Amino acid sequence: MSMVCAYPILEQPPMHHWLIKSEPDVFSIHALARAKGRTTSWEGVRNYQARNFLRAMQRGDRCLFYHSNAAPPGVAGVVEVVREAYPDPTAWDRKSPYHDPKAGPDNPIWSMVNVKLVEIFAAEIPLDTLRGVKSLAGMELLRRGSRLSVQPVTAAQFATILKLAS
DNA sequence: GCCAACGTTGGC
DNA sequence: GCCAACGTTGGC
Repeated sequence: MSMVCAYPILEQPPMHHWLIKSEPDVFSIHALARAKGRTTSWEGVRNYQARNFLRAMQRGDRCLFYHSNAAPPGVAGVVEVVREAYPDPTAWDRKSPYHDPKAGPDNPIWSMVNVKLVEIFAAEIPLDTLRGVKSLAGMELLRRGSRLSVQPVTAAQFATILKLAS
């Protein structure tokens, strides 16, 4: 007799999708592949809007890993949120490039999540390619002057980019 | 290296 | 609360 789940899981929180940027010279998706557990803390976000998006992330959410300041810039793969937002201790580390004199253990100000590698695309999808895809026209990434390093992506945009990568 | 666009700071 | 000055981001 096979076990049938009588109560299919219908109450999962809605899955959200995101895009997170990293300069590959600082931390690339390949560095993530070499990291312990293929997992890293996503420290160093120092913009309030980006921080608030970090805080909205839920375990299991998927993020596009974007290489900024690269030649060419583009989406390099996918990661998954494995730990939800918690204080970013680099903010009160005087030796950290992300040091913020206003922050301290009693006033963390900044948050980070942990992400785990899901997939490195066989070929990065260059920014230029994304600009040519009509259905992605509304992406925050493509907006003129956009600099947000953590940004939401719609499920449709996410699916479109996965398809481009396949 | 350039520079446009943006966010933050701080004088007023 | 305004806004000029400044520092940063990130494409090119």
